[in-house]
Amino acid sequence: MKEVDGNLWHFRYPLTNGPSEDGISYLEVATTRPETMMGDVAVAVNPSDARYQNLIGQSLTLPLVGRQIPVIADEHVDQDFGTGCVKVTPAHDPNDFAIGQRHNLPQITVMNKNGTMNSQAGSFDGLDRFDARQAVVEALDQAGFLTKVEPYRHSIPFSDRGKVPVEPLLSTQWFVRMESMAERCRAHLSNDQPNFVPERWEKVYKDWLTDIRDWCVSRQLWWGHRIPAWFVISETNNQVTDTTPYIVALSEKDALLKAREQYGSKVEIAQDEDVLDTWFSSGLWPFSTLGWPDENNPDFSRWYPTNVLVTGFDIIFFWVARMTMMAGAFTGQMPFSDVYIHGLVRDEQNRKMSKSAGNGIDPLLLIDRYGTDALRFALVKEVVGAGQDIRLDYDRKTDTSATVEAARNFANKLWNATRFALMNLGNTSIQETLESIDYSSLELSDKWILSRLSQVNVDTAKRYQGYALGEAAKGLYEFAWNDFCDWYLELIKRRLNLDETPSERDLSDRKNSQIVMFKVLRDFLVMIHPLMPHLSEELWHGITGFPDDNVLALQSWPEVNQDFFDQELEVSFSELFNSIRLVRNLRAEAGLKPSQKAPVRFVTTNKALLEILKKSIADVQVLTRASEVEVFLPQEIPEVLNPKSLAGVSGDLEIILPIEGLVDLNALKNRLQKDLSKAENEIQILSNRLGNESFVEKAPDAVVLECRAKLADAESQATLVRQRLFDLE
RNA sequence: GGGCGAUUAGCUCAGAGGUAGAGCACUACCUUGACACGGUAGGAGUCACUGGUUCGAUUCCAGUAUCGCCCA
Repeated sequence: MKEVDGNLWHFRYPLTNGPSEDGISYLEVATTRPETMMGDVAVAVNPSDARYQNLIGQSLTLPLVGRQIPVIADEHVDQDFGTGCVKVTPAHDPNDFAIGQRHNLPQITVMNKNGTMNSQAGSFDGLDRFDARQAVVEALDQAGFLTKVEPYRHSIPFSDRGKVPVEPLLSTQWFVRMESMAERCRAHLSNDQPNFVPERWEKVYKDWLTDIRDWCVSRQLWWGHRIPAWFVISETNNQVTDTTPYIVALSEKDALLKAREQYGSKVEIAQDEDVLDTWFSSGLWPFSTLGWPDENNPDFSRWYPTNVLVTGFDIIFFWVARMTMMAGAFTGQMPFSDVYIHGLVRDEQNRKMSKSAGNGIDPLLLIDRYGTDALRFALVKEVVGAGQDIRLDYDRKTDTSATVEAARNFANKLWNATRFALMNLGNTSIQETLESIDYSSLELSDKWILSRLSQVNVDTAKRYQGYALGEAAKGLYEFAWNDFCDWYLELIKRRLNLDETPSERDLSDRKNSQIVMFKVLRDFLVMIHPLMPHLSEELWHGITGFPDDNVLALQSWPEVNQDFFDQELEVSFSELFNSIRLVRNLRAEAGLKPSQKAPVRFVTTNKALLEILKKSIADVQVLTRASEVEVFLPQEIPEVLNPKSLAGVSGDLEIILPIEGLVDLNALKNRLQKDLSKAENEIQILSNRLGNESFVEKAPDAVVLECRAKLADAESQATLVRQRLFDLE
């Protein structure tokens, strides 16, 4: 379709029997294509249009042609458009064709296939359609039938290739009757076959099947499957006409045999020139690729019906429905159990990429710059739920994409993490990683990462199965970068780098960390393999040392050891990490250089936190660059705290860095003041909520309890901070 | 005209009935023995608008606006 500037020409069509009772002697019609008027067979008005009630059924005389045409009433006429009278040309307009069908009107073709007028056009015979338009307007004008010309902008069908307006023309086409096939699909759909992901697309599919129309499968192209119909042309003077009988058969030979049976031994036959619509052949794809119609073909028996079709929403009825209808008709089954509708990748301005708009983003440019796995991972990570479109950010001047770059950085991170592992694995073998983990001898951090690994394993498997690909990608990304690289690898560096005379215990502890690191990395690579196939394959071979013919792609999903789950430990570790962050934050605010060591003291009444801190002193020392780490219950603090120490409070955890002289007291006060107002603000909000009787009454107990616990935390924090501030004065 | 989707940090987008999250970008510090395609810390949002349901709405419901897509 294309918008063009045209005209709307208004003509008078006179009543054959002279003026009506109310003095009307003609009807006025408007058209953008005057040259079609020679094909007019009626004028239609809306049945409820008061202006023309008396005229329905009357006869008009078609100007220039002289044909008598009726005034008919049709619901589809818009009485507010133009004069409310529509000239009806069934042979040259799809809407008029439909009106013609409803009213049983003749179809008069006034053009040839080359766009010139034919003999039905009378004196305009032989004129090009656009010249005829001018000539018809002039003739009507001279005869006094033209009443008005107004400029009119409208959209008309345009040929993509020929760049000219497309002319609707009657022709004989082959159709496939759809109702029974659609009915079968609707029946399967009521049993959720196929199952659409996301579910909302089922409606699009169902609506199409419900309001089904017969399918025109004729295409006037020189390539494709020829329609298997042969005309018996010897019956009609060796020409194909509307009355030529035809034979449908599998081959020309069969057709000829059949024709001879019916029409005698001297028949001449000719195959229809048209080819089948490509979607007709595509509809056969799910089973024709598996050996059908030989249903004993091993591929067919093994793989049909298939499990999932992955496709875009824009071809749900072009293709998906065609496949289900064909499969239903030919195999009696739906061809796949699930239909996963993915989103479209849009360009940086959220436009659908298309050849005609020329706004495609060349994946090869991105692959050259960032790598195949980076592009693949970037796209999958952007997938939200299912079927949401993805906007790929892209700078056309530099051929760069921040999203794909971030994925490339992740790939680089994995590469380097694996490099680190390879440098530190010693002689650890895959047998050890999979079989010889002595869980009881592991450190807490080992147990923590194994618990995280198990959780990620379960989550990722579930997400893959539910087509939640984006979530799977994000979960794996966070696990690898945050849990494994940022925390676990940092935690085990201390255990991997032993001094010159390590003890037995040190050595076996190092072995444990190597085994756990190997196990986690190996399982992770298996899990991310579908999303980063090349990189994971390479890294997996690197750490396992397996030969090239043993591929990661064929490994089974890593097993989950139920003993590894430890929810309490995960909670403890997140508190531990928060404590470490708080120390780092204090150090940063005090302006301590990373190289400057400082003692750290933790004081808390939180038993679990106290426990984990005590057990992790060596780790905390490394991660906070502490000269020494001590952990106390409040009553255990050995001496009075130097008020000029650096101190911070979070919940009921107090962190003290006794480093007199190095600290800006004003900065410290400001910080504490900020903490205090934050805590007070929280106390305000929480006590307001708890003061609301209906909240306490109606909210779930767990929520109320949580609220009280938070309030208690905030209050103890406020108390501690006030004390600190008091000490400073 | 009918249907569907979107509106949350500067950008691209998650999220869940109980005090807002990520990546990129930004600020400061750090060339520390895997990684500067990096590390640590930090700043940043009236969750489009208006009503309703609820003890409580950014989240659920209805409507409005804007943008986009499909079908006629």
